[in-house]
Amino acid sequence: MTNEQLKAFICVVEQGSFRSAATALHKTQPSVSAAVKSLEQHFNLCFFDRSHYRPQLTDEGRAFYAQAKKLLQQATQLEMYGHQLASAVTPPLAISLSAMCALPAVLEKIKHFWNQHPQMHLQVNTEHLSGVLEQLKLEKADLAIGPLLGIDHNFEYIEISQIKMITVIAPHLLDISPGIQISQQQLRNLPHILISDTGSVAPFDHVNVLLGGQRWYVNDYQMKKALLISAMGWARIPEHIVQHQLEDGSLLKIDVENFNSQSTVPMYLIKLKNSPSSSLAKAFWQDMLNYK
Amino acid sequence: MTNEQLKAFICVVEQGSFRSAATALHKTQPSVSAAVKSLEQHFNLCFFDRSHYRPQLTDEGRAFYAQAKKLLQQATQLEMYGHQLASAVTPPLAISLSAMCALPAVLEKIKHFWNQHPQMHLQVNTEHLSGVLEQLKLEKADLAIGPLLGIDHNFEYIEISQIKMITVIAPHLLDISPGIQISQQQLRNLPHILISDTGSVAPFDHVNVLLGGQRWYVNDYQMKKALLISAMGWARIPEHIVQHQLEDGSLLKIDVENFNSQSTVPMYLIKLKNSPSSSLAKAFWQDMLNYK
DNA sequence: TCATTACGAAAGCTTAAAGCTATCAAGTCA
DNA sequence: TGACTTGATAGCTTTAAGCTTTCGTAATGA
Repeated sequence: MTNEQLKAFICVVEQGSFRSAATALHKTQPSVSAAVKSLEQHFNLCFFDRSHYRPQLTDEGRAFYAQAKKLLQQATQLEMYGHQLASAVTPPLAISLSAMCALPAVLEKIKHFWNQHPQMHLQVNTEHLSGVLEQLKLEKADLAIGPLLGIDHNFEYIEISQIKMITVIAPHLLDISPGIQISQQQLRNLPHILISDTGSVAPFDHVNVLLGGQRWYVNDYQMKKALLISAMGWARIPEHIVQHQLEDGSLLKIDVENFNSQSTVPMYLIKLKNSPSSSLAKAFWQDMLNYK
Repeated sequence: MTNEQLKAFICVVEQGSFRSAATALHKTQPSVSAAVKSLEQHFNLCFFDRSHYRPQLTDEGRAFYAQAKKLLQQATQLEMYGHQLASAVTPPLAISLSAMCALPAVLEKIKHFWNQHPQMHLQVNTEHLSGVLEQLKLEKADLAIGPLLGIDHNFEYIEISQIKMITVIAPHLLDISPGIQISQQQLRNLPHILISDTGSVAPFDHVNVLLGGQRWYVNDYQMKKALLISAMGWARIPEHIVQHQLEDGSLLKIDVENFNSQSTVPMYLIKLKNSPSSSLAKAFWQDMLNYK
């Protein structure tokens, strides 16, 4: 079973005929036929019902196709990755950053490391909630920076910073006296603006939310902030993002009953325990230990 | 880039030398050398530092190895899958079953379908929480049966049954008058016995739990039941599993304040929306629609 | 209905590359 | 130092992947 054979098989499935698959692959029809046939013989299976004019996928063929397609996608990804490794002088340091942490205190540490490794290729991917650690588990990132959300025994971490989360709202949306707690009831009719989880499998859609109540989802903190300023709802947000708005009065800090309205969340540098790190990743880890 | 070349590269990394890799692969040393070299030339990269006696992985080599290894693992899985397809007469119907649903009412429906397709190969995988849908997303299962936990717009579902969840405890653990609500405080000192999520990425570790309080994790409902009967804690559990124990008095149904102590959870047959189903999966779906 | 077009299988040939043997220089270790 | 191991190289053999051509058959269309 070679990837070329799989490619031929997949192309026939998607094109619907051997001939068009051949032209798509810049090959001739007999070689495509041979490739598929050798696959079929290898497994002693029949992927197509050839009794009709056009080949028709059998159940086995359909089942095999779904898996083969995924394998080939991964193969092309590896191909790209290899070329990317070659174009960069040294393999990049891939960091999965919780969007929450995109603040000076954290970026300063990355900059500090960069100063010591000026030739380094940095690749920062911002993710939300479970997406942060998912990048680590999928080995798409060497290190992650974020809160300990969804952590388990496979991870190792060190605290590197703290972030103050507060709950805010546009001041004219509610009749508020400063310093007075807001009841959940008062917020029920206003949308709670949440960040969509970028994790693919089991998103954390229920941390720090109120039961009942309308929920709106956005993709990043900029959009969250924009909706808040436009008085479309209320939300928890890192304080540093809305600092200006708090000062000029366009947003107001509130305290909601039975809700984690304000908290200081520690941020961690996280890595997989049993994964061999690149020398850059090791150096970054060490640097964070010392810098602290 | 062929899988054979990757296999050679990976084997050299793991064996630590070209020669031992060659014997492991039942090839000669020059052909392994050639395979690795052609990989390196393909990407214009250097995977090994050959200036020493033993080849030493470069940073690029290490980075590439991690990804290549995963690709090959998937390739061998596809290989196995193909042979499995061949050994079974027809591709199996793979169902991801929430362990919660392993009860007569649900199994009866599967049996009903089996009676109509006596030659069918069934492959049932019981999972917990996010693991149920993860199997669907990874295309390891054609259909899933479980509650709507972690559902999103990519899924399609039909209700097929209902399950009564209750909260129970060994009677002598608490001083209880029947019919009286238990305060959370009374349970704080007793472990809450939970099922571990089988999902790999972002487990649902916080549905129907009390804040604070000790938590124990088990892998299946049999173990949960065993711990309950041994008076090691309290838990939510499907009623049908502990029916006997409720009758003979070895377990007692309780009602906890501000906790979802008792509820009827609907169970659904779930599939991915945009995934081409096998004819068996389609038939099962139709059967469930009609049977209902 | 019959010519036209499109499709897939089979046979025979060409060629690229995957693999082997043999050999050599360099490194390791007693 | 000498026995041994390791990886690279050269030259040869063999495998299989690909091409061209041909043929029978199914769909299309005037």
